[in-house]
Amino acid sequence: MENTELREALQSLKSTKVRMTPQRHAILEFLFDCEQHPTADEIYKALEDKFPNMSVATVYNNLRVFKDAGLVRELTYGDSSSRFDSNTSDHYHVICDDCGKIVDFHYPGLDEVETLAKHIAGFNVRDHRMEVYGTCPDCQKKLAN
Amino acid sequence: MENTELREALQSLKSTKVRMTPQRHAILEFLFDCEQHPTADEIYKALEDKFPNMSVATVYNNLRVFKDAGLVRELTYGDSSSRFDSNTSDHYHVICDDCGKIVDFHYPGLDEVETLAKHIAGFNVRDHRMEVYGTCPDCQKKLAN
DNA sequence: TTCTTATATAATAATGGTTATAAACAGTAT
DNA sequence: ATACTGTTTATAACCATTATTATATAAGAA
Repeated sequence: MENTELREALQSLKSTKVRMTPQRHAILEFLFDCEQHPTADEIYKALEDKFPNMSVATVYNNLRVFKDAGLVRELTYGDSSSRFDSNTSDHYHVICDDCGKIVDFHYPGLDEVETLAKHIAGFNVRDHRMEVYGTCPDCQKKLAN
Repeated sequence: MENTELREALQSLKSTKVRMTPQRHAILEFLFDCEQHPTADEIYKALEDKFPNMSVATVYNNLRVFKDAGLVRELTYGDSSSRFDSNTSDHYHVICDDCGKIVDFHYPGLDEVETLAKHIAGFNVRDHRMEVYGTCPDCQKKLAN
């Protein structure tokens, strides 16, 4: 039930001074429904049937609101635009160099790395990010031809 | 002697069809000398005394050349511009959320993560990246006031 | 050295993601 | 109803990066 997570997200927004609007609801819903990690523009395009007048700025603004509220993570890559991930639980990404596909995978216990970083660099550690890069199965087949 | 690494880099470029130009030499030298991870613009500005006519495009073009040759890594973050790291040996970064400072730190053996990703997602794994986020000692002091 | 040619540079324009601005609008409290 | 605060829309601006093109130059051949 992904709706549970969505409900929790809506609930946690209510506790702040953030107002719930139809646009916000739709953006959040889309983020929690889709299993991918869409870009702001993909979200914008996906909702243009429902909200023909919605501005791109609204998408960006609200993604920032959600990010600040800790409901959404922003993933940034070199060339293209940011992607947004509604799954803020501990997980990592495997990314295809060729087609850009992103696959989630779970791995326990990189807390040790955080601890080490804290000791070595004296940082007050908040979070970490890890990504593995390579070629996805589909692209491996394509390249084999 | 960081010059050793620079010499190796120059040598490895010579083995390809990449020509050595004064601009390229200067950019490489700057990258290997400076202990930071400069942006393209910082490199551009740092070299404008030596090369008053150098174009920004030249910096970007050559950073890409070096990246393709495996001499330099591009680090991308959310808000600002890419940073470039001449140290391609296995190391990770601790980044301050507040001031953006980047500190290198070494940590062994995340090969296991690569292996797992390979098995779980069926990827042909090439590389990985990890970063720890938090507040640096200086900013901790500042915030304590 | 000089010639040749593929490659590099510089200057500039274009691209594209993201953000700022200002006016119109909506929800809530007084 | 009125005032207030926050939101959306539309549009313009911003800024990092890339494309374009004419000119210059590195590196090997003659």
